[in-house]
Amino acid sequence: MDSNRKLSNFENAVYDAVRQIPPGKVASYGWVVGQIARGTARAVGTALARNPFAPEVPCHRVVRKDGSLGGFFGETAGPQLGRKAEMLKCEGVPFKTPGKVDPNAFIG
DNA sequence: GTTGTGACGGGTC
DNA sequence: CGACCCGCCACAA
Repeated sequence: MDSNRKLSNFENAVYDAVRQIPPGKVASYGWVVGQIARGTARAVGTALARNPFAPEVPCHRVVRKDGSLGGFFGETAGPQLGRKAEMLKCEGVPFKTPGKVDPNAFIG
């Protein structure tokens, strides 16, 4: 735990909240903000983009409110996005359209 | 201490 | 629907 502690309290809170997301479901950045009740979706994105706890922290289960995947490992577009979609699909996340998850898969 | 950027969100056109 | 603008917080240089 104290191996690489260059992270701030905010980052730690984000990883902790994302880690609570159950498989087959997805949460929006705003949902995470509601769990930690700190910062904004923009800050959560910044934190997950540096997610050093992957894949321990299911950052791929965090998607945009629009249902779009958002990004993956700092890449807002590219083959990694397709990888993210495959993982979610494999976990049982319903997709409304390719590249977009069903709103029913959202928590909250 | 200041500036710029970013895996967002909501509102408006 | 899509495209555009503004506002939000956190982090790195």
